[in-house]
Amino acid sequence: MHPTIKDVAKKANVSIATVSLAIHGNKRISEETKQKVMRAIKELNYHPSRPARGLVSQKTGNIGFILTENHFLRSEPFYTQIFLGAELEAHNHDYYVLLTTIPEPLPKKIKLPRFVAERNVDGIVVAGKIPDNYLKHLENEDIPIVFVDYYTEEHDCSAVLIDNFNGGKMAVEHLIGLGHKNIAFIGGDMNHPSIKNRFNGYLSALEQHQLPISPKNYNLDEMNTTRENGYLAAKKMLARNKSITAIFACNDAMAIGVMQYLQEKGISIPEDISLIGFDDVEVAAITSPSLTTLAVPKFELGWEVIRLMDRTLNSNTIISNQVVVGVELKARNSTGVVKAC
Amino acid sequence: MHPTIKDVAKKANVSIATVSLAIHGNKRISEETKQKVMRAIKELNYHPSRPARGLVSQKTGNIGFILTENHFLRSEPFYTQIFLGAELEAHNHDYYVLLTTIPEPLPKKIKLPRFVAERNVDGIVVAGKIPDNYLKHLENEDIPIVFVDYYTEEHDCSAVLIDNFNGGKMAVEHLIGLGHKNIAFIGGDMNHPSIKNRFNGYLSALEQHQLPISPKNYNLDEMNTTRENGYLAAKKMLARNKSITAIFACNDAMAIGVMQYLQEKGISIPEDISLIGFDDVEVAAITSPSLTTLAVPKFELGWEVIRLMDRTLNSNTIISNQVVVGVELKARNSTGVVKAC
DNA sequence: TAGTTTCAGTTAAACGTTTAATCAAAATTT
DNA sequence: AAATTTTGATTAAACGTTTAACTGAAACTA
Repeated sequence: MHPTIKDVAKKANVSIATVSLAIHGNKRISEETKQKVMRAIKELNYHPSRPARGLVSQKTGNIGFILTENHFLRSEPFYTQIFLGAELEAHNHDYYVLLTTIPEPLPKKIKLPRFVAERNVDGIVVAGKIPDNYLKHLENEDIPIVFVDYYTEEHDCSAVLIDNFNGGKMAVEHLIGLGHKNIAFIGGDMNHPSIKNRFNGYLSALEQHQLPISPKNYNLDEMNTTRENGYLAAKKMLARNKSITAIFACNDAMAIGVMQYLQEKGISIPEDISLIGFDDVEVAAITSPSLTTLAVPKFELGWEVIRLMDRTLNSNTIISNQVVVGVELKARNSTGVVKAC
Repeated sequence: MHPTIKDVAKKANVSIATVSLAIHGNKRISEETKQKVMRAIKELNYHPSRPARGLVSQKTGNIGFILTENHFLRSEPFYTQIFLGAELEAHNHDYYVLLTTIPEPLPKKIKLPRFVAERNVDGIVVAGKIPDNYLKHLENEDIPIVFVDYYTEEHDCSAVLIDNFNGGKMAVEHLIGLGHKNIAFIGGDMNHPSIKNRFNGYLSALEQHQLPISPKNYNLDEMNTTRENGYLAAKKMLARNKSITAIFACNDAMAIGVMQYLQEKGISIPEDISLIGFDDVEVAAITSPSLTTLAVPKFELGWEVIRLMDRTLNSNTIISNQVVVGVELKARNSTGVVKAC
């Protein structure tokens, strides 16, 4: 079996307390005995047991990572990329990440994640939107929570967020730069803060360039920002508004739905209508035409959330920080200069 | 704070031992007190602490997952998919997965993974090929190891493996079915068991169909099975052998290198030469022409390795099982019927 | 009825650490 | 030289469980 602190103590001819103190560099231990202890540790290749240490320190060295089953399993690896980024950075901070998913549909009797119930994590990362009542349950446990790509206004809390507002603005400014004046927004699930902010960026860009803002130019009433709903929204939009030359879809999924509708109707992209998305999902590069979009650095979101968690856990005062991660315009073939008419 | 077993004991008016025994369904506890205890547990919402329980049971409920940094970070998510599959299945078995990567290049003084040193895992999953001397170190610790997509012949050990042999055979039989008789194999890193078995499948298929087997038709001497080496190998192969009508590359990376070389030389695929790969990496579907290949179920490998680990941990006798996961032919556009000549 | 079993629980030790409280010896101060 | 402080270590309690050993009462057995 592995050596324990007792073995080290015996070998070094000191008490186990001395070993522990020596390990932690306590200055009441003389340099001489410290060396003796260290030698014994080396020889036995001793390492303190994490579970034992955790028992007394009430720290596990683990961070829980929660996301919905849907977010975990969906083919587009958005949240799994964040998770992998988190894994990577956790390693640098000597944490381990324990993953759990929230089942969907949520059972009536909500169960806490096992790692919370069993006190097996020091803090929790919540990735993406999760059901409100689930979040309530979590917040009852007094354990630090840090969000990534989501946040609630109710409690002010630490979060790593995408710069959705500026991303939305950049998208629209890209289109304006290409000469477009009649720019539509296609969105949905508008109480999702990310979408809301992208929309606000859209409004802000238009306003700043003194372009007309009209409700005719945006469609916000889909429930989910899915491909199918993008298709439907495009249909509605074009039914009531013929003069559009560009569309900003609130994410790539909807953008691809829009693309599908336009192509079915024989409207060519970008000649007739330019199209821009948001997220830079994997397929965005291989649709035809390839989709111009705002790339979200998913790995980086994962790093940042672990760093923020680390700061949260190591500051005795409760901090509430927002870290905002920028996005990058990926100009591809779905956007072009406005057609002369 | 969270309630402990003491709180439950006090509330139920019994000793903490009784609480523990009641939880574990020990029959020395009467139905009546068991109910009393359970009621107290419900009311307090008590859950045993994993670290505390782990201390005495010497079980952590965690499984370590090891792969090289390169395998973790490479853009093609082969091993990360296996990892995610493992995460998913771990959840079903009430394990958590702790991840660590092996740095490359390996430092001269090899350090054990932290989760092994700290006795924070019950078993270890090794994913993909890892350095031999690193593996030696691991095997010194008496902790169960289960491999996935790799194994060593030296110690016989439990492993979840891809059916490389039959996959290789299927690849070649697919080509034979299309009328090809002069089929090349392009490989490398031949002491990697997976590659070796794919090659053996190739040989077996040729033999079974009484087609000539000639060393002129295979190139095995690249060090790594990379895209660049696929390119080089194709060059060498075609320099010495003009009569080939089909190529089986040992994996998609090499296949894509082969594709690049052929296209540069104006050899059209599949009209002049058919090409088949192995793995079904993500780009395989979007090369042009799209690449026919053998799809490896990566998620499934992850599930299986956790199941095998679970069996290993719960059997008191040391088991050594091989689980072989089948592959599926994905016929795309890089293979076609042999041209009439 | 005395002796033995069974029942239903309790006591206490153990798991491997950390750390507050304590202590003996040495060094310093009066 | 006695009293005090400092030094360098030890002892013991604590963290939250599990479980072997024990116990007292009730229920059998001879």
